[in-house]
Amino acid sequence: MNIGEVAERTGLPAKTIRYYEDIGLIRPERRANGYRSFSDADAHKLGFVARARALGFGIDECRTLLGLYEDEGRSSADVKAVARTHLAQIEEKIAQLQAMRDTLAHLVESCAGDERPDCPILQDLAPD
Amino acid sequence: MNIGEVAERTGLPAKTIRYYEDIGLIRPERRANGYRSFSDADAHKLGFVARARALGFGIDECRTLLGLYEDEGRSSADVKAVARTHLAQIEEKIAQLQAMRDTLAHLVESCAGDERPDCPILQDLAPD
DNA sequence: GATAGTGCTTCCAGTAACTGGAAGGTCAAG
DNA sequence: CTTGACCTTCCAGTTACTGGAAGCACTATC
Repeated sequence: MNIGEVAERTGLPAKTIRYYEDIGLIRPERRANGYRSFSDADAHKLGFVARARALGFGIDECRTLLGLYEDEGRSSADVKAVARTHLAQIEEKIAQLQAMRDTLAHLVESCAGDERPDCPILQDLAPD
Repeated sequence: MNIGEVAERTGLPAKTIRYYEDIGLIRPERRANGYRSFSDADAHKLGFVARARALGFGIDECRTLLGLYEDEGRSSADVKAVARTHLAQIEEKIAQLQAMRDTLAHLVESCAGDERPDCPILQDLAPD
């Protein structure tokens, strides 16, 4: 199938699919006219990557997961290790954002938000 | 003072400070030898930006906040609006990450993590 | 056969906010 | 006078795309 159909099936923009080919995630065939020709397996892999990306995995992690996915002799432990590492990163990111949110929410609440210039938000940002 | 001292005072890397000059956040003087000469006000502004960045504000938001900070005739409402918008973005991001985390945590838990190839994580990522 | 419209191709550039590194000038100390 | 720390500029790389331009391919219609 052509790139447009794969894009529709996977929900990925055609541009993104070309990019994934550029970086070697997939290697679709080419037709005589220069068009990419995607096999079902290619579409399948792209769908896999799309889901992994939606879970926040980076491209390199997707590459690793894809490799494990296609390796019949994999150990689930290897997959789990990748997922667990990623999970830990997400949890750290959440913690950082929550700290920001708490500070910000507090500041927003304490600001009058009127036409006067006095503002605890700016006071907090100002050093010393 | 020189860039090194400002870097130490603000906790910002010298590279970052030069970058902030590049994009017009600050405009330090220059000495005859070409070195940047930072005033206390410059250092103060950089500290302000450092804190705003630590709260997750983007560079453009920092620019806006810096403008409000230096505008004696500002309304706190304007500051509050910037902060509230940013707060909403953070909360959305947190929600996204929490959704990822929940899915991932579930998957990680359900994966045996042994030497066998069967893996619910890969099954979940695989389309259809 | 000409034309229009859609889909495909490549390539270049830009995004956010730095960061690393190279090549080289400046300054204070010994 | 040399060493070492500090400063300068410039170029490239990071992440994962995204937008746009120029141009070929295919299909349908007149």
